[in-house]
Amino acid sequence: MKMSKLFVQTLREFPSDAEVVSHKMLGRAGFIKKLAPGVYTYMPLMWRVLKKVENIVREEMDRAGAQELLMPFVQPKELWEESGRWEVYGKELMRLKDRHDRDMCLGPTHEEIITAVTRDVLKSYKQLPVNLYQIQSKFRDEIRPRYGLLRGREFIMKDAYSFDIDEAGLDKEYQNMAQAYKKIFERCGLATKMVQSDSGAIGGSVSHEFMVITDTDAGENDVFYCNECDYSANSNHAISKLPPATVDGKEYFKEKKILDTPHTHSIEELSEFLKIPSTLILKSLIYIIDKKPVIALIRADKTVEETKLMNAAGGIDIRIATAGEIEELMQEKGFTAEAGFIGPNGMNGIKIIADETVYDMKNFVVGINQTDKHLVGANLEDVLTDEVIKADIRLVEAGELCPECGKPLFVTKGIEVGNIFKLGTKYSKPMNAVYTDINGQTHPYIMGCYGIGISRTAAAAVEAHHDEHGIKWPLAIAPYHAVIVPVNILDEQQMKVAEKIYSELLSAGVEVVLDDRDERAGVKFKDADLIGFPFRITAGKTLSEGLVECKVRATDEALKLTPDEAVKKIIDAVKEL
RNA sequence: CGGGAUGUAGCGCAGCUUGGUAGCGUACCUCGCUUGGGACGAGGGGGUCGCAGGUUCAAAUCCUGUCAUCCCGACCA
Repeated sequence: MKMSKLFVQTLREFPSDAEVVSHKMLGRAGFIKKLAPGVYTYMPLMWRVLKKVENIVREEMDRAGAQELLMPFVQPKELWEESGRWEVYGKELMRLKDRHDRDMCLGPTHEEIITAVTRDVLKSYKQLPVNLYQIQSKFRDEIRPRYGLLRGREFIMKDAYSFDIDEAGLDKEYQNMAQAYKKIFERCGLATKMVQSDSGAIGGSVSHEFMVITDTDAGENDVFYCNECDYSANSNHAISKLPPATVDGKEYFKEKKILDTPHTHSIEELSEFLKIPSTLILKSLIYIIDKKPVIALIRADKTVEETKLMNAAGGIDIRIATAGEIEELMQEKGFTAEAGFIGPNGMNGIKIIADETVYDMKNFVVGINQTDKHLVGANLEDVLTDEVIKADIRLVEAGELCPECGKPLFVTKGIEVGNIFKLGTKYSKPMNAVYTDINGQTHPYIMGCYGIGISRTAAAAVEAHHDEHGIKWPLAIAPYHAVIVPVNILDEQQMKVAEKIYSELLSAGVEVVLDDRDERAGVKFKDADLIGFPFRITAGKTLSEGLVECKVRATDEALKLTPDEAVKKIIDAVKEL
């Protein structure tokens, strides 16, 4: 490819709306062009990168025994009603009507479709196991798309679905996929951590995420991990052992009584007013889960993890209650308390979920739904009834102890580039997708699903590999392997050498760009760095010694080589892929 | 959905307070000069100032509405 013909425009400045490195770099270097929030055109350079990521994914999936197919992007409502997700999925599901007023949606994921496809084909245990995958655009109408390709609304995803006759088969395939994923990300030049996670709206029991660890905002997930053993988990799923704490208030409270605690709206104010550690306060929070109020109880120095709470309540949507909703609920139950004085007592008919931390507490402080008052010296029997659900709904904090080995946990940010789920019969059962076993009995398939964000993986690679001058693409997914820069295109010798190297590389199958633009060297070097070609060969002043410069973008290493040596170096590097 | 901000040339921005012929940088075109880290000079093309109303002799500028985009928040009572 001649640079003069390459469809790309690099910018002198970063796009003003970009926040994170990958968005800034990909925008400035002309890889992507925004059409609408979270919707981008992949320009030729980007598309080359994406195709490379896709092909690595394809090769490893095929090698792992999966088969590629392609399912529709526009999907009918009926299938989503079968699985029950038409109601459940919420606004993230982009819905539309066709000309006959039929409800359709844009595919955010394909469990329904693949289940509908396989149930007509996979009838016998003899046909199982099967793993099917596709690579295509998905659409999820995110509340707030941002960070460029890291959280787009339209994005490219590889989604795979496995079908087995039993849990053992699923376990095996799950491991198989985990291995394939490890290989895929390694080949893409990305170091990933496989962490335990919540299975979210997709559903199912066990799941893991593949995280690219980053210390920037681009990592939207908190990952807790142990340095002593291999425990690691997304914050929405992490568990921990707690260090010892003061949880018995007998030194502070001789007896159970109601105390005036004026203006103690926050835990901080309350613990200061009573001169007690916050570990002696039982915090009561009101959430709205699937449109119904739920009370969450937790030791006040700890934070509720909403996903855990939602799961404990068996819900699929959660948010904290508004002041207005709290007031409404209080009125309904005959109280007048403001937020800050809420407690579980008298909340009949409301689902109450208590964190495990609550069960260790003695002689503690709790709200009793009266403004400016708290009950002190209280015990479990004063606040908990049989109805209360005990669950771990606590957000882990760094410094708490590893659930497996007891050593301190650390936290870091991660970009989720892949995930694997054990679905079990979550879709096969409601959608009546069954096979017949050796005894003639029918059973729902045991399913798994496995996703990789293709476009997000490419963006994550930029997050992981760049410097202040631009992108440092890993060779395996770079849009081109190399660029050749004749410093002055009017210099016949330089052009002759450059063109010779160009044609030799081309015929060896190297993807190479010849920067034949009538620009000064600085412009070409800046663009080469920005775009991130792994190798740059410069034909310039060193030609007087019969040498060219070969610069390695990843390391900034610059070698003076003969043209033949430079060609060989690049061909060898590409061969190793 | 709540809060804040911004919409002016492909990109980045000024002008708006105090209404009076739309500017700068970059990018693009032409010529000259230059050629190892985003040179320089001269000339040139490109904008219904987000959209719709209103006020006014006159609106990018003031008023009303609307649409869009970005950021923060959606949380620990």
